[in-house]
Amino acid sequence: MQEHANGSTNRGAGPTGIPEKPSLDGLEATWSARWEEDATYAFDRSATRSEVFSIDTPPPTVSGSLHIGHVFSYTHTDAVARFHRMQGKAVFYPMGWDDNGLPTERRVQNYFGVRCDPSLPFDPDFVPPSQPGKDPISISRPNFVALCHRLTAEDEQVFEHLWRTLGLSVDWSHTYATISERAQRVSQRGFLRLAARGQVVQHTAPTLWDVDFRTAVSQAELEDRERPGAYHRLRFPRVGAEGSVEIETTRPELLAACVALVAHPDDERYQPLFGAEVLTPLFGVRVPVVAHELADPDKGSGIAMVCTFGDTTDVVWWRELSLPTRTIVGRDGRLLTVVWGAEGWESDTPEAATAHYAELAGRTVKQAQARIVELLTGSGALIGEVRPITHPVKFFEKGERPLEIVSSRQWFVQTLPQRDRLLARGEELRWHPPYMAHRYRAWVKGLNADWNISRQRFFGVPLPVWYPVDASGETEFDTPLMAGEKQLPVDPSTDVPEGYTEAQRGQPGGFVGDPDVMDTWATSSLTPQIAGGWEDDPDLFARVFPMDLRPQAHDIIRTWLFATVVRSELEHSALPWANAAISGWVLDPDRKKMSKSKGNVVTPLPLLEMHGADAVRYWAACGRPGTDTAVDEAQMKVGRRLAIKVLNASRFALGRLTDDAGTVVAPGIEEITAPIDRAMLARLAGVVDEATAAFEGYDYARALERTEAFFWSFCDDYLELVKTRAYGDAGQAGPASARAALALALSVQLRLLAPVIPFVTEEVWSWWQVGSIHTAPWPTPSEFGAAASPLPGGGESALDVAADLLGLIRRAKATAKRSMRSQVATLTVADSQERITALLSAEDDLRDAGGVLSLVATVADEPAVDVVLADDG
RNA sequence: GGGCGUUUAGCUCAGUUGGUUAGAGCAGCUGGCUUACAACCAGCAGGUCAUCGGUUCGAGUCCGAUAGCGCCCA
Repeated sequence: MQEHANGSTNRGAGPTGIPEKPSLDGLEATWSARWEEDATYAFDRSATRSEVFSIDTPPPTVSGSLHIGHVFSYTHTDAVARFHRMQGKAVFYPMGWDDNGLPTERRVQNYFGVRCDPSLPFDPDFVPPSQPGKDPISISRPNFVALCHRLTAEDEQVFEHLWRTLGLSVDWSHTYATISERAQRVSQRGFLRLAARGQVVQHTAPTLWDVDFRTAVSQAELEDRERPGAYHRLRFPRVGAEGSVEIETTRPELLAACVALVAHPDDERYQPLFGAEVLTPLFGVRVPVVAHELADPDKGSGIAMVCTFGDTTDVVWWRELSLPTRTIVGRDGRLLTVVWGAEGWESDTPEAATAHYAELAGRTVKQAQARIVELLTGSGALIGEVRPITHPVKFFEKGERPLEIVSSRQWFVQTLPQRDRLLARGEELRWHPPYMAHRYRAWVKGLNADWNISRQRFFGVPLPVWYPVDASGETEFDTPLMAGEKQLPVDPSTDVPEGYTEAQRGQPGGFVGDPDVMDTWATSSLTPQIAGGWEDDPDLFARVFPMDLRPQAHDIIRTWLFATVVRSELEHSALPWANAAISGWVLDPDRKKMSKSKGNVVTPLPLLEMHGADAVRYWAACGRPGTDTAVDEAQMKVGRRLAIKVLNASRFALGRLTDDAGTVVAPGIEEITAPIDRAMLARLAGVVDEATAAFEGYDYARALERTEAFFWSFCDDYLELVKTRAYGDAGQAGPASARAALALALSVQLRLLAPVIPFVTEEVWSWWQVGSIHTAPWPTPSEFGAAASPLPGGGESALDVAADLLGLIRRAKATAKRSMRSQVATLTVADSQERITALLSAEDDLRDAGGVLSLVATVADEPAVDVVLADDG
């Protein structure tokens, strides 16, 4: 256990005393620098696993836009981290930067006006233009990657400044980046381990493909978008029989890739045709009519054309019905050249097919569609008018054109066989809030493809694989050469597999490197391993893994959370963390989702500068776990008001505790004898219990709410009631009780508030305490001793009764439009024996606070209060 | 089409296992420079708890249906 600051200081300086005019200005700069200097948040790596609270921090995408949503969710995590630190845990709270992958590539392209062309050689003298030019400059991959590193380094500075201003209690010495050498080593090691166990395999398969990025994408990166389309009714003549079959398709441009027609097995209209053949229009290709349950009898004419590949259903039909492959869409989204009459492209009319297809080859699918509609109309195969519809089309979530499905060689992590284990892990994980488990469950149950981790991009972790080239120059993909773990990280485009020399690259009898990089999720799914030092620092790893907490937003449950569970299950047969705290989104002030395109993104730094970090954190901490929350500057102002109140109330309370030398001196808790003081502390002890339970359940918002409500009533009622007594002679019981109670209550409340408003609480703490409040012990009811226990015979709370009466006195004065300082001639109170007893125990305090000249208290069945104000003057 | 969440004061939201008269802040109104705080304080007013039905001695809370809003998946 770490030493707590109350007993031993981690800082030489003693209390600074109470300033004359306390202020919030400059607290962020002062204290963030001090925390850094004192290593206040340093992870104590001598702590054993049970003494550690470890957090798998989401690495923000540094090339993404900085917005208030980051502040929101990271504040939640920080509050929880601070709570556990004060509870005596060694908190492992690293920061990571996600700089790997497409977002960075795109930002670099736009920022510098460049484009990566891997065929170009490295130019050591390349300097990017100061302003991006009109046309992008083509540069080599090493030059491009260098620019990626350069820009992300700048972006990381901006983020770090934001996090420090916000007061995140991160141990910056454990910062990692997803493109760093260590992250690459961990990613590649993870890949090699999977490969050794046969859990990542390479095969040629239909692959979701973005034609603009020219890369494969995974199921998790898909999204549906509503797009206009049109049904085209096409007539297929029968082979060796009279008549024809009419199908409807939204993708007539894929007609040359048609490999079958398919109808539902129960569909009586088409049952006679099963097994028969038809001819594709224009191309004269014989294709069979087949049956499959996925054909929807109610859709179109009830019979569909199967192409390789128009959509994911085509893939299912192609696989389950063992249909041939005729690929016509290339990786650039244009139609490939085809030799009609060659093997696989047999046609009854090869000359006509060649002539027709010549009109299409080289065009984009969109252009090809327009042209083939003209051809089909001309040939009479297109029946009637096309019928426009709107339908969901699959897109890469970052893409601009519909995905195509191409057949390509890729590496797949085998997730489908693990489905049951992954579901069980989802049940084992503690979700906050619990209903978020549904998202995970639904996703795992709906998995229909293994996880494709190959990406045909440049700025990413290379696959640590080469392939032999045989004597005739053919690449032998089936016998990959895996890197050795000791070599890692490797770049197969510059490093050489064991037993080969660089001169053999690309030569017959030599080798070639796998040109692909890994999906970014293949790296980010290992953040617990990267941050925790898996294999590189086994001592650290044993102290932090599996981690306690994964905090993240709900939109990436299917990607980041899922992928991390997969990797941990396959590598460690364990959950990567015990708890997942899922935060909501930040909406713009009109409760609309923020997005760059809408131009409603709220940037955090101006808000932090205007309202102060504590105020912005307060707004964030008011957002319930998992609940979407609107940016609300009014709420930040409330937070700022709370912070100012903490300053003033603390100055006031401590002002009653200073000796002649200005040092704060509080009597011990055994001096707390006044019933009203004990009543206040009894309530505060209850708040401590509630706040502790709330934080233990990751509900920082409830903890704050309870603490804040107590604090305001403490200021409004208790402080007012005791302020006169507390000024009294220190040697007397009454004043001593008030002072001891004030000191304890203030100390406890500051500590309860510290996780949410760390700057102002640290500031006040420094006036009278030694060490940082953030390493002080979290309050417990036991530190109240007997002071929070009710006095013998005390049922009704003296504080409640006095506060009720003070409220009535204030109301009477306000109604009479009198100053709150005006006096009450007579206060007449009739109430139960209990409440009268409680009242009398606090009589002097109430008289002082309310300006009551005469109090008449009687026991009665019917409660009644009469306030007679004194005459003006 | 399936699933999840949500609907409480003009606004933003609390309301725990069902239990007195449904709370808070903001905004509004009325006062007050009270020896901590005017970037403040005190007081006042403001609600058919989305709608309908059910369980119960008792429902904002539990159950069912409907509607609106949001999100996820197909």
